[in-house]
Amino acid sequence: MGRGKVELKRIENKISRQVTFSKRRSGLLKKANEISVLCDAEVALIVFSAKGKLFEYSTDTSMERIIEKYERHSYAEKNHTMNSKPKENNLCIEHPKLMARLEVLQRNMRNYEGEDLDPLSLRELQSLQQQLDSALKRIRTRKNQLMQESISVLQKKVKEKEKQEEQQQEPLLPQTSLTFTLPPQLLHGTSSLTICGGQEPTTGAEEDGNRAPPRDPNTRIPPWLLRH
Amino acid sequence: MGRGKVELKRIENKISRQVTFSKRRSGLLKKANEISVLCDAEVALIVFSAKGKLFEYSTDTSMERIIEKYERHSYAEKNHTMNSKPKENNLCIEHPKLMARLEVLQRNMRNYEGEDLDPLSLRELQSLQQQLDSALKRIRTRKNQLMQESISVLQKKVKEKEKQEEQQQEPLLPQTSLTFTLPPQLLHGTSSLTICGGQEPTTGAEEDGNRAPPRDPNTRIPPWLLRH
DNA sequence: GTATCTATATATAATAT
DNA sequence: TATATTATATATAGATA
Repeated sequence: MGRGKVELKRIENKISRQVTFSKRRSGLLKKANEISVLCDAEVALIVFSAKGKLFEYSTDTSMERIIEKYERHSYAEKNHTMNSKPKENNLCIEHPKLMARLEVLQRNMRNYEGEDLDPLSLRELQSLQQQLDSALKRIRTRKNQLMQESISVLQKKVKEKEKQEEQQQEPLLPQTSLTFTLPPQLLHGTSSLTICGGQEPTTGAEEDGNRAPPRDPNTRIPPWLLRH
Repeated sequence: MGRGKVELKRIENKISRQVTFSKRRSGLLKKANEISVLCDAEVALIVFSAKGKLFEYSTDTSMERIIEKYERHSYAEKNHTMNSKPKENNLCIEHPKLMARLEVLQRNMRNYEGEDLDPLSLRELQSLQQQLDSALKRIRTRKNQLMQESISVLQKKVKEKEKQEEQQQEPLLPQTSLTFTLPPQLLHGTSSLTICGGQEPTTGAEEDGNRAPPRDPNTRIPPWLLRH
């Protein structure tokens, strides 16, 4: 990327190392900003020179917010691997730092709850919305999963019951058995626990998706299903 | 740096935004590594995609170390500004209690991001979903508000321009004035910054809402609007 | 340390697979 | 989506001020 090719190893000449650092640093910051703007990404970049001088870039000037988000992510991943000693390392975070972190978290949390939105820029609102959209998607997926599991269990129970009755009473009219087919709507998530046609609410947020009445009262989820 | 030049603004096309993100992300990570090796610098790079996926690079795989160093630096700077009363109100929450609160908050936050949902019951999922739905609603409302404000400002500017032109040139054909009526779609929130017909995405989470092209290129939000 | 000037090396946009 | 191709746009090494 210049007159000569450079090996990927520490530049020995002190001068040219410094010069290269200066040039590449600004290039890196520029590219960090570009990907952030072009692709709607959140970027945090921290660079310490060999002598310890700090340079940084962060989307929307919210370095703390991004770092906090990062820590939550990596924290969760680590917990997957080793949840034996959940204290130890963070035990000794100094009190003021802890407080600061807590405050950032609380502020974020408020935003996730749709509160205190006034100081946010359009960009930040946009990002927040996308996050919530994808979170909601995952939540609906998980809900479906749980419901399907419950349904399977119930189906089994019904079949057992059926068998018992077949054995106790004399077999009669097997066609009118208790077996029931699940309506396909039951297998799709809805914005509310009331199943109403298997469609997500058109607007996703305008209201609750309850506007359309259930097509068939029999497709309501029975109360015992709600207890998980 | 490719077949065409690109403006430094959000790429509206969803596909090419994703592709560009993927390419530039790897480019950025590569360069972060290069400056780190060539110039003996410590680098920490955190990138969250628009959908919240995490990518990271850090010198010597010690992200935490670098972040800590960063916090010490910026902390020192902050102390310069206001070192008068760094305690006062919550001085006396005991450390362990603070930690506990932090952990609870973090766990909640994860749920709000659609992660770690497995231990939640159907009821809890339902509640979570309702919370997010209403948060999203408020976020969209706030976004609309911001956009409308910007639009008002713009309308004013256009009118002023118009007046100036009327004064400078002789009045001619007032019917073809620059006044424009805002399409009703502009007044509803969309899932993306591109205004595209005023419809929320059908599922509220599937993707970006960019699938439908803008009905009229003139309804695109101008770049200066994005800067808030 | 910074800034400017090339010649090259790289990155990547547009495109197709 | 992931990768491959290719024409261009950028970044930057090396030199100099």
